[in-house]
Amino acid sequence: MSTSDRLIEATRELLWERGYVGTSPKAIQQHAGAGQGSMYHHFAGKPDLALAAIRRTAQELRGTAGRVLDAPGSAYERISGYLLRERDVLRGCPVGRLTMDPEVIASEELRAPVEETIAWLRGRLAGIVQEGLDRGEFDRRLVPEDIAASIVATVQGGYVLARASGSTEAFDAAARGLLTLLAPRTDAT
Amino acid sequence: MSTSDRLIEATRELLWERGYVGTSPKAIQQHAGAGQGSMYHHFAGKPDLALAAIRRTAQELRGTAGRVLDAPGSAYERISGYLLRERDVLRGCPVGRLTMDPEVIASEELRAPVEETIAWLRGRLAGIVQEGLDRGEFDRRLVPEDIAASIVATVQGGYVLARASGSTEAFDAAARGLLTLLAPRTDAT
DNA sequence: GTCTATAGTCTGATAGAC
DNA sequence: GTCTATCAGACTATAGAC
Repeated sequence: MSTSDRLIEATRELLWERGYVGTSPKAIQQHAGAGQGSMYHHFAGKPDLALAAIRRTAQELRGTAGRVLDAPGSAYERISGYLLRERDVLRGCPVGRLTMDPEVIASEELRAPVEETIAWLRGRLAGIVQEGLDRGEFDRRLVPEDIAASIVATVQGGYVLARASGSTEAFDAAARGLLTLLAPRTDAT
Repeated sequence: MSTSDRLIEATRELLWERGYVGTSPKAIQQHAGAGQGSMYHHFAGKPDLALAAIRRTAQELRGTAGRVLDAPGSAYERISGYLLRERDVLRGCPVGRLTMDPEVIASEELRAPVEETIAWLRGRLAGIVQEGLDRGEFDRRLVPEDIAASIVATVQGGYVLARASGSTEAFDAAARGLLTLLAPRTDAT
């Protein structure tokens, strides 16, 4: 792995763990095993390096989520697969986490890949919900875009609950709750 | 307002805006209009001051949420009231936000009020869902604790979506989506 | 490409005068 | 109680040698 790659990977780790504000160039250099000069040779500074790291993380997330969402099965099964997929729950979402960083949100450039990733995810899920509606799988009243937002929010918020309690249990509970609400009706009351 | 109070209030604002890692004693002093000596006279240091600020914020949140949850009406109406209550959506949750702060999570003391507040909220909502079940308002299959986790997660995640897109629309979509799923059935398909 | 040197500013805190 | 002085170390970067 090249020095440039090691710097990006180290930045990805630190951004996930500590956010942009909490990540210093010095810490990045130490994690990457690179010197100061090396880092400033490859990147213009902390924002430039962070941008490269965020873009890579966003791309990776699209890949991972995309594979789960492209899986075969009913709409419910694919949503269930997304909600229940293996995650590093207590570490949170490496993309969503950045929305709580004031300097990421303040920067047009740094926020863009975050915004695009979340928008992409909402769009993909809305498409799946629509398919479910078309197949008569769901209650006709469901609005695909709204349900998609609820699904993504449940995941993002599940991380918050899990980290607050120090246990993954809360994430699982939130996912189960949403899936119960979404479950195809058997008309048994 | 006493100097001590002003220091706590300034810290609350900054913790909400920038998190613990992003908030420096100097910034707190400037916001509070207090000198260094003044701050260190009233508080042992940054962690001590942050603890006082977090406790006050947590208490306030319990008050605000409690009033909404105690409102009259059906279970669905009270949950709806909670989800749709006025919020400073783009600022996020002053308590939930702290879960993304590595130093808050690493500190037993700082995390405690965050954990307790979220746990309290989940408990209150679970109670309301249980009431709804008892009254036949909801599908019998709903598990109160799971639905409560989904509700809190939707709110916390709604903030993430809103901040990612720079608009409150996403929060509202997520809330609407969950309410549609939760809506008492009219048995119309 | 990588290294060391240097620099101005901020961080988080202590000491002691008023 | 509040203020100023002081401090060691970190932050973010630039300069220039190798």
